[in-house]
Amino acid sequence: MSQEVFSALGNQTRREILSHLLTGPLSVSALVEEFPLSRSALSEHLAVLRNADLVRDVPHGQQRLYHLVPDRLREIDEWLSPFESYWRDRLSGLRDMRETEEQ
Amino acid sequence: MSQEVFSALGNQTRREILSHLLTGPLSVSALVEEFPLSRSALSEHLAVLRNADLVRDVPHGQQRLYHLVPDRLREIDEWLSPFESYWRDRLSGLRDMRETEEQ
DNA sequence: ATCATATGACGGATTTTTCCGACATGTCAA
DNA sequence: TTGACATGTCGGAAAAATCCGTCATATGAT
Repeated sequence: MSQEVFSALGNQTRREILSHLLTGPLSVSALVEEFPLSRSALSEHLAVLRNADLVRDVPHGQQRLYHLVPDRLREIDEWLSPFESYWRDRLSGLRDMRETEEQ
Repeated sequence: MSQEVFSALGNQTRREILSHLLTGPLSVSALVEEFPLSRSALSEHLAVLRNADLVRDVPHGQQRLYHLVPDRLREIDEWLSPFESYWRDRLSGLRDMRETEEQ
């Protein structure tokens, strides 16, 4: 399900691509200048992100502008939420558990 | 920095391990029954999670109980936060942008 | 039509991940 | 001590990811 989203985010370069897109849509050639990578390598990273629907591209003249699809990252947030409850419960009640757990 | 956390979460089996640990600490032998994997494969997944400090293990008799280190997942949350702002801004103001972006 | 530019996709090499069986260590019980 | 059990680690095989150069396609300019 969200397997693709998580594994896409498992790569440093792809996370940086997403961060760059925070400032607005960017073309492939604009992005490639930010990385010590060939254009084809970057193009494949974009394909992974596209496949996970984390980005989409819009034709713009003879280039393609990539932009974020922010909703996808909500999946991460949703997966995270049971853990957030976990650590909230942890901090509120059971401080004495800690001393025994940390050696 | 949090590279290890993200790439640890890039694997389905490791995410499931974390989910199982939500119910409480578990031994390796208890965990291995939940997966179609050899014990050594699972042990290596646990090593990756341990290395990312997403879990810790406590000796308990002749077994080791693995438990979550919830704080680590906050790093994901923090990385996500600029994107949350992004999509919040998106939804609030610029609905007319949408029509041009989605083809 | 022709040429330059921007990009995606392919083929193949290298590296990394994932997995397993086997071995080593450490704990508990008899 | 000896034996059973739980676990970590190692060596190596198989699979997947990453990267590059090259080719194919599409758009825009001349």
